[in-house]
Amino acid sequence: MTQSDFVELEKKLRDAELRPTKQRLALAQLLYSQGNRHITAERLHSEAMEAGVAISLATIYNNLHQFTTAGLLREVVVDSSRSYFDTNVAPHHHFFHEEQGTLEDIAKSDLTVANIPPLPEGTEISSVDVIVRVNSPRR
Amino acid sequence: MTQSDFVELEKKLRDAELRPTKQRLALAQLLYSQGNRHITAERLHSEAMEAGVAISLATIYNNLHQFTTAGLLREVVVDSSRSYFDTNVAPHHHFFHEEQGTLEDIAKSDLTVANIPPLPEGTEISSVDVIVRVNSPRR
DNA sequence: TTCTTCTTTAGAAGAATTCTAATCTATTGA
DNA sequence: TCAATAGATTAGAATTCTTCTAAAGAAGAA
Ligand SMILES: [Mn+2]
Ligand SMILES: [Mn+2]
Ligand SMILES: [Zn+2]
Ligand SMILES: [Zn+2]
Repeated sequence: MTQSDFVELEKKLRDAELRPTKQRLALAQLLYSQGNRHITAERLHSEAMEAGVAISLATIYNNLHQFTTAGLLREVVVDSSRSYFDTNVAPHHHFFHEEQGTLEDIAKSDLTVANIPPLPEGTEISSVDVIVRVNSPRR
Repeated sequence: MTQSDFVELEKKLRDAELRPTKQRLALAQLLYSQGNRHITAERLHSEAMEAGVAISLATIYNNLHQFTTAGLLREVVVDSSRSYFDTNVAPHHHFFHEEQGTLEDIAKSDLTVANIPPLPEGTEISSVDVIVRVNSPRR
């Protein structure tokens, strides 16, 4: 991590009113210095271990939620058995590889959702999530 | 339950090669004799209890999965903390009321999904799921 | 019937996530 | 610079949802 990366990540945390602790900076680096990512808590924990940063799983969860609340992450619900966190917080959609359990972005502008019927009385849209589930056919 | 309902549900189970046991018939009745439903395991268990049918939770889960495998139900993933099962197995989409945790169908023909980008190499579509998350704004 | 296969079940086990409460660290401001 | 304070981290326990185990029961075949 270069000095300027560090400063940038630190600013990102401060702007979100999160103290730039050693653990948060390590997580921010894993999350934000290699393009958009879709990651589970367990996986992020493993990566932190591999990177030589000891962080408890509780801290991983605490921070994933705090980052999400701060708008630095969003949660993508695709699998009922585990949570995925997405570093791309702009509205967009996903391909989900059912066998591998991996996500791939679909830009909002690349896919059209039209003719949403009238919303249930008294409600407003929070988000529109499209998941295109794909698999590799055994041929 | 009338005699003809019973016969109909029994046929539904037999056609799926599932023995029409007391428990399965009770579940089938709860699931299929009141229009399309979206229900969790716990809720179905409660309803069975209320209806005076003693069924273990293991049996509820066993059957929800067997029904799903047989194409009598489908699972809808909207909430990472619990699984919803849908009696409407035709392709369609959903409104999800975030506060109440309830689902409402959107007919496939009512909503347009277009311009899905080229699929990742070597994959084919398994399903396209649209979830319109709504909430009741505090005003 | 009788045999076989499937089903149900209580309770244990598993997996993901959250909680508790003690310890530690970053920030603040005298 | 250095308390004082608010916030953060952590180990391990607890919780919740779900699955597994293995024994007992019920359904279908002949
Ligand atoms: Mn869970
Ligand atoms: Mn499941
Ligand atoms: Zn994404
Ligand atoms: Zn539905």
